[in-house]
Amino acid sequence: MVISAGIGLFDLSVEKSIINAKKSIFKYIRHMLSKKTKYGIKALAFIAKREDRKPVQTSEISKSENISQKFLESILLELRKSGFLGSKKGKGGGYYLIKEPEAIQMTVVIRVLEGPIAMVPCVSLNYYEKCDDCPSEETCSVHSLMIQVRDSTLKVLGDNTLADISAKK
Amino acid sequence: MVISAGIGLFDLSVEKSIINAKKSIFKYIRHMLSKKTKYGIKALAFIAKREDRKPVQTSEISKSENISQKFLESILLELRKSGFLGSKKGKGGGYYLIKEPEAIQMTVVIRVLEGPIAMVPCVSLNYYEKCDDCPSEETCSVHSLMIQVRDSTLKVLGDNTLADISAKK
DNA sequence: TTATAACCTAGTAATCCGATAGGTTAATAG
DNA sequence: CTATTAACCTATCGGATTACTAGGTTATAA
Repeated sequence: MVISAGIGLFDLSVEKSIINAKKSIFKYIRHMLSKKTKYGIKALAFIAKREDRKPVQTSEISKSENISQKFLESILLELRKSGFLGSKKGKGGGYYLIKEPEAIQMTVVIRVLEGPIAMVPCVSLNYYEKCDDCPSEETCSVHSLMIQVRDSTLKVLGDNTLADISAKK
Repeated sequence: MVISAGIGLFDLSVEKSIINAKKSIFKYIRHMLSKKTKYGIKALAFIAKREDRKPVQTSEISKSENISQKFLESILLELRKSGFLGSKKGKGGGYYLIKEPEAIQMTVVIRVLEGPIAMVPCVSLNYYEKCDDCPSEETCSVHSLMIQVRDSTLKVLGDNTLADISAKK
């Protein structure tokens, strides 16, 4: 009866080889955090590291963190509009933090830059959307699993503030 | 000096309004779990719920779970090739589990269907890639945060097996 | 008045997702 | 032996997103 049984589930070396095959076939592996968000966090951390509250220029962050300046400009602009940063034009201008780094949770930063933290819309607190395919969320096998993932992720991101991740080393 | 101070960081109603604006502008919100993975998990759970080990047809799962049959076909095929399922052709054919549901961790399922669990390549255990922009991972502000997220997610997905998520209700 | 740096609008190549179309092969029932 | 069934295979596609780039305008300070 067993015609094509596939590969044994616990042969870890084979499992690894499947994963490696996937790696080589798809050049760009899909990851969850966009570069925009990554750059945004890095920029915020860079600004937070400054002892003085003097404005930091986009060009300085761009050079130091190896981020395309134009791209970074758009990100910092968004962070200003979202209430994380203040700005000043002209010479000596730049961006500066409005709030204390200790008061900025990473959940808030990521929600603004990236969007939802949940892996599926039906368990998202801020971006909730019903699944069209699911008749009921209670009987959905994916739902409760994704709630667990969401909560553990929220805990980590809520416990970490900008002060934590920009701690000087 | 403060010219454009943006919006207060702790005004939650305003924060919500930003999120809602984002919601309406982008019709399709990017979430982390693809439909392919979601459907794959649902299909595995559906098959696991069967008491007998008799093959389950794609068409039955497709109807019951509201999944496009052709799309589901390709997913089940991949699950067979990855060693989760066995298959049988012809009348009375279909897909069936090869291993006990208790022995199938969700980490393994998700890695095969979705790819990396980590949010950034530089903290991925199975799909590691160095960031081109980071000179050192130790001083990167994003790195340690993403390790924490990865580990908490791995814990949840490792603790849950197919048996757990397909428990009859 | 001139240099500076934020601000704004638009566009683009590459890529991925979620399917659909249309067939081939293998197993079973009659 | 034939018809039916259901897995298997290949190819293609529209729509959307990402990560930029181009080219300007506006406000500030020296």
